[in-house]
Amino acid sequence: MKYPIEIMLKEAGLKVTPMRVSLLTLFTEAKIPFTAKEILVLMKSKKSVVDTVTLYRTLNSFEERGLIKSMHLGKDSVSYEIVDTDHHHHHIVCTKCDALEDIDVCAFHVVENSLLKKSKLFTTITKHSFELFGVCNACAKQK
Amino acid sequence: MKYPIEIMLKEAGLKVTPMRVSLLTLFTEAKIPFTAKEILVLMKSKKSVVDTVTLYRTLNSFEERGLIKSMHLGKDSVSYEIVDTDHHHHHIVCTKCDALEDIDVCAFHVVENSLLKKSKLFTTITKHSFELFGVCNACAKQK
DNA sequence: ATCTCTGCAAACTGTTTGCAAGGGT
DNA sequence: ACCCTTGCAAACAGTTTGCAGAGAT
Repeated sequence: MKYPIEIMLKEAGLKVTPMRVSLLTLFTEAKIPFTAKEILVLMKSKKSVVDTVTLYRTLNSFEERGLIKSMHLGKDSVSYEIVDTDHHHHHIVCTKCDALEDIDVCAFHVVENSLLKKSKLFTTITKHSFELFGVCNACAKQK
Repeated sequence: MKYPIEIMLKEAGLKVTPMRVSLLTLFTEAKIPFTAKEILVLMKSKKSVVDTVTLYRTLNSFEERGLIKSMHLGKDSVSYEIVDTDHHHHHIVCTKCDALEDIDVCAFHVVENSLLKKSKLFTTITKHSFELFGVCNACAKQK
């Protein structure tokens, strides 16, 4: 019997290896964005095998095949999150404590049509970033 | 007599130096985003003095004081653009040729209120990213 | 005169490349 | 058996830090 993770990998045209299974499992279970560094720490704590280079290569191939997507969340490096086509969303990040909240409203889809009508150079948008930054209520109180 | 650029620098609490004047001039005249590397090339072609380290330090101090803002436009490094409070805008970037178009509609401001009502953790947003990526009509034709 | 800014060298972080060995199908 | 994937070393790009000298006010 095949587990969903293995099916996802195969459908993406990737061979099923322990490293890929544990990485994709991490992404599908957590459903939040991680940087490479964060993944390395997490996987070490789970005693999984992790090579930094392999991680970067795996992240790239996952992204190329649409399993995960990358975004800039104000950290020193790129964050990756599982792609869930049923729940397209964006994020608000606290610039003090990194607290993360999902946004269901996608501002892009709200303005997409009017925007493309006005555009002289573009007729299709393939990707968009929409990330918000602020100080969360908890951090604001601490002053 | 003081030129606007020098006034901008002084009001930002920065000393007026040739390097800062030429960098801020570049930003105010071009009104488009540049990466550090692009700035180095541009300034060399204008025979201006440019030290890489000084450029990075200057970019950081300009951003800290709100003269410029940073964004990720799909390049290998951060892009910086002059802050023009009267013309808040975002960008569509062609992933093939880097063609750039401004967007006047700010998706964030459209959804800001409804979004903050829903948020449990945040009451104020200090910064937001909203950048679009696609293939421009010219590149699409070339196939 | 003071304090900031600049320029050079060197360090550092995040990420990529080359290549040989290992593992999935 | 084949080809993809992994792991190591090493390279690389972008950016930051330390310090002494130059420059702005």
